[in-house]
Amino acid sequence: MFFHIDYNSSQPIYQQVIEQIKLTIVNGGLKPGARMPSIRELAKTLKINPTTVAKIYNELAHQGVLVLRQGKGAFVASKVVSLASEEIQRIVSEYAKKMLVEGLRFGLTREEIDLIIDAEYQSIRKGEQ
Amino acid sequence: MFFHIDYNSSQPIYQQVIEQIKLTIVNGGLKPGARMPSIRELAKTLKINPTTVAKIYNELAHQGVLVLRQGKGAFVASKVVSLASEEIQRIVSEYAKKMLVEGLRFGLTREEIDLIIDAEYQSIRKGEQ
DNA sequence: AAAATTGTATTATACATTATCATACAGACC
DNA sequence: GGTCTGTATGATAATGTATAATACAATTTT
Repeated sequence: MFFHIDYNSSQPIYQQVIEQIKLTIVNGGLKPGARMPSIRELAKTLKINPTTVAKIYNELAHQGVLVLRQGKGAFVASKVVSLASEEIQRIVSEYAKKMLVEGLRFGLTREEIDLIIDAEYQSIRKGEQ
Repeated sequence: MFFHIDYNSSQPIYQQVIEQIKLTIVNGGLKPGARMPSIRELAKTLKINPTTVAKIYNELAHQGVLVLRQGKGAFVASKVVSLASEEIQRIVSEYAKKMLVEGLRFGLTREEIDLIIDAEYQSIRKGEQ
């Protein structure tokens, strides 16, 4: 599979892969119901330990992104997680806050930040078929 | 000073405080040139180790947010850090990406995400005098 | 039925990160 | 000189991250 690990990153491997799997799902590269590579297979491909992949899959299952079936495999969840809208708002707000604080501290205007968000949005969507 | 530490958070103390200091600067609660509490003083207030506060101040100095003067104290940098706009864009994009992926995976539209950003933006700015 | 493949679980090990604690040094100011 | 600053170091402990070796349980394949 198509994930890339940066060993110089301050982010741990498992977080990098979690993000990339979520991104691939969101941009359409992985469809709901699609089968993921098995734990051992992905571990081999990424040259990391199966225990680490198991941790990744478990965390994603806990977040409702994947569904794990013993003996069968790991699959992209077929429906979107439903949380209380306040909870979703809280999660997204947290990320928005960090983004805004970084942007503003560099002297960017709200509009300039919006342009960056737009570009990133297009970049995510362009992977979509 | 006015920072709050959540010991249940998965984020380490020093990261929490770094974020809160940046936020306070961005929302006008700390003006450029303003004097920060001394390392030992802030450590006492927050009931954390002075070494940890030193780490926080050093990291913020490294990011150009604070200026440290031995014997004098720590001060909010008087001018905004100047980086190449591509570098700034890269940093903000990274945060935007995480925000967008989270929002989209919960089925939010671009517009709904924008509303959340707006609310967060107002919330940051409302602290400003 | 047997073999192979899947997720699940445990234990041991090693290393890095985070945070505390104690102590000392060096610059600035009264 | 005394007291406030930031700076630096070394020791210690707890936690997080990742690897490795096994084994078990459920499912699919042969």
